[in-house]
Amino acid sequence: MSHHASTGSQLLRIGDIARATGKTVRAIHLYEELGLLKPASRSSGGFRLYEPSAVERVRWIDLLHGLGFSLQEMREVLKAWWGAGLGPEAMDQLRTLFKRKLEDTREAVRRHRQFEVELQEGLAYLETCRGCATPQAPPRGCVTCTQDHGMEQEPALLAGLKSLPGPARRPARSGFVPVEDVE
Amino acid sequence: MSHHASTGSQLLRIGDIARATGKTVRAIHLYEELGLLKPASRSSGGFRLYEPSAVERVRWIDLLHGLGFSLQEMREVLKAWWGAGLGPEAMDQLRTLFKRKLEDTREAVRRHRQFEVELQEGLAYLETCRGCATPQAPPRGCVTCTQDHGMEQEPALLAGLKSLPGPARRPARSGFVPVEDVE
DNA sequence: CCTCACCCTTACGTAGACGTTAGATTGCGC
DNA sequence: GCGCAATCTAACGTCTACGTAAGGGTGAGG
Repeated sequence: MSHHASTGSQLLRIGDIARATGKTVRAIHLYEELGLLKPASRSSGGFRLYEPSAVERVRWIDLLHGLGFSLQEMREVLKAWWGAGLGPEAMDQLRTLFKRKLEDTREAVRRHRQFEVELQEGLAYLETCRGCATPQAPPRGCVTCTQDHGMEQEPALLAGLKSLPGPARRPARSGFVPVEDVE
Repeated sequence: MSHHASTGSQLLRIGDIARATGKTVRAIHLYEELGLLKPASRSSGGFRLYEPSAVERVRWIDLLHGLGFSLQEMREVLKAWWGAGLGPEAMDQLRTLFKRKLEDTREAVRRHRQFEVELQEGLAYLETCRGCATPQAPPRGCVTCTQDHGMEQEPALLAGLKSLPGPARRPARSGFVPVEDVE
């Protein structure tokens, strides 16, 4: 229980940060290159030494990154926070940024919810396909029974699948090829 | 009214598809390279000629793309649809794919809604900053008055901003530099 | 026949967020 | 003082969804 986690002062080395956050060393290097993170100091040999709060920082980066912020945008946030004299001007910039992101986020939620609906419809449609392969119907599959799935119209997600290229240059597994493909 | 839209047969040229879908010619080329789209034929000179349904196809691609599908994933969808003998097996693959995407989507919605909340909290916090720059308080800005914003705890979005690097090597606009930065 | 917009292929460029060597140090247990 | 993991810097590789020439055919109106 003595040989790990950079035993010593309370300063952490880059590997500790990496383990604590799930990020790679390279990623943390990158964050530093972009000005998102800076080691509190360096060891005499040049090793980066971070205070524990750096872990928080990286988690913050991860949070924002997972939510559509680019690293550049995070730079903007930091610039807004520390720039402009730390005054009300900076706060205004942040508010603007946040409001913009709030719009983006709401839009994203709308789109994803819509997508959720589409997916459910698609799945419902595919459920009705189960019966298509019963002995009563020829095993040609679901493609041929598109008119009577008991749904008024095809889900948007399946609408693009009709009349298709198929896997490039795959003659349709029946052995013959449509004339215009022969050449 | 006679000299546009590739007058002639009902086959469309690539530019028509592009105009009809808002995509660029290059993009459509790419979709073909990836096996997502194939011209019905070629003109004697080599021009791609599409049937009108290709427009539907491209719109479908656009829809899925706008919702987190990568072009590769669309390939998988097409492969699942046309591969596996077009039978129930293919439908199973599609169902699996859709279910996975449904999970992803729901997760995305959760995360974005959470983010929405965070942003709102962040904005609320920043609102309380307005008063920080009044003549009663020194114009040092909001950073120094972090303890009394009337909120129990800081919004997560602002939690990563404390104890920071600041814009790389920018001495803090007052003309002097902290000792450890002088070197 | 001419022209000029449209199209062809080939191939390199871009941006974001790292991954991946590679060669050279450092640091800590033993 | 050895050894080996951890770190260093520098720089090129990767994946995605195209953008952007470069250099040269095509085709339909005039």
